[in-house]
Amino acid sequence: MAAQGGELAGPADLPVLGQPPAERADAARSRRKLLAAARAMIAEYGGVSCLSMDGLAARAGVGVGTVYRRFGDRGGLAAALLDDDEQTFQQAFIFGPPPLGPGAPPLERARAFLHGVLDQMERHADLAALVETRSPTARYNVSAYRVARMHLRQLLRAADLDIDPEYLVDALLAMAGPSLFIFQRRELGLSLQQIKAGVTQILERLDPGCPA
Amino acid sequence: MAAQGGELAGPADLPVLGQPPAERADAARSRRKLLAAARAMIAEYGGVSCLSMDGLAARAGVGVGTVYRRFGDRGGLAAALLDDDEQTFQQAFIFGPPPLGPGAPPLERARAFLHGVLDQMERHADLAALVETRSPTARYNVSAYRVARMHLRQLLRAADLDIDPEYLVDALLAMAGPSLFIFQRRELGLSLQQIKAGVTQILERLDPGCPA
DNA sequence: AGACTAAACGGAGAAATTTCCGGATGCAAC
DNA sequence: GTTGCATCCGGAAATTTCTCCGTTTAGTCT
Repeated sequence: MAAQGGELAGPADLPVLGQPPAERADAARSRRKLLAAARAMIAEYGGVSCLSMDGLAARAGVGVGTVYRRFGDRGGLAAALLDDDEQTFQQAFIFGPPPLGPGAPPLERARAFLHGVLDQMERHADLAALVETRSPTARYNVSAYRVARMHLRQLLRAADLDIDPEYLVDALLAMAGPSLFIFQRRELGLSLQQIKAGVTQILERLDPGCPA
Repeated sequence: MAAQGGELAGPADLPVLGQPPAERADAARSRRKLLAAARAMIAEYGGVSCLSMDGLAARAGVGVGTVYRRFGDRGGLAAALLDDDEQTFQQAFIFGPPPLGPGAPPLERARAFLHGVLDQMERHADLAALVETRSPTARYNVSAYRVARMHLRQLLRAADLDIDPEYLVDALLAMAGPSLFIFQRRELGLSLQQIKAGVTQILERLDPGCPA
């Protein structure tokens, strides 16, 4: 529900069985208007806290109901806004050059991946935090998290640690979660590098290949 | 601001310099009324989602303004409700018997401590999640987190791992955060034991003393 | 007791979120 | 083109969160 990725759908006249029947033209238009307006508002204000569903509707020139139909709620709006950048990142860790993409040893890729997630946070921590206001588990149900989870779990399996990847994957991603990131960055005063170094240290320690 | 721990203050006629000048009698009364009413509402409804500041005020027979004066916002109310149990837990890991209390080796205490945090989550995950609705970093500014953080960091220092305790402490606590816990428990279907086992595995792996 | 002061109280009301549904509109089938 | 229908739109209204400020009250000092 969070991200319907309208742009990626095939030609509208060739509906795929079992798929939602393609977005209607007027719906797509108001989606674009809304996302553009939202980005403009964030850019102008310089922050995410100015994003009210009310104000967004007014700014985009649509009714409030439309905003809610599109995004469900504030969290859904934030998730939709995040989608763009996420897709670039996803391309990078699936098809891009090593160490992020294929070619490097799994644990090295995992490290690069987590650093990548932290880079995402550096850019969009507030938006990511906004997603979590929907419900405690909203973060885990966004498609970006699902993809990230699957990818990292695969790497951990390949690394053949003696730790259950099924558990470890979420534990590692929790270290790169938005709220912790904001706390470390803005209240603890850590630099992005320091945070990355922390993750690296832990990851190295988990590798049975090089126990100090 | 979150937890003023009124019960613990000394005699009201002996104000301590530099401290907030002790809670007034009427304030204490309405605080008790509010906390009792809140607990009653949660118990009756069987969940935390029925807790509206409006409804609570009505139920406790005070004005809305009073609720906000006491707790600041929904998150503050949740933090206040959590305080009781936290204090029992704090007693246990500071003064209680090993392995939670003093006497066991530091890493063993750290493990017991994290298991204890998870036990807290098992009981109060929803309330803990509610705290986070205040702001992304609300969790980290609640006194319970501060105490937990200080304690665990001390243990990690004593354990003398080759990982910066300053970073590791928050990383470990992130694995026991409310939103991840709710996700693992209710959507992934993990048992409390499974989650504890995951934490144990990671902690063991971090110990340079016993590299597989 | 009487008066003074700082704190607490209450509830109206501003602001935001979210729901709801009658009406409009795109889209496909004929 | 027009018919049928699923979808979308709009904005009023219900709900909830939170603020503000005039009034009341507890605690203290004389």
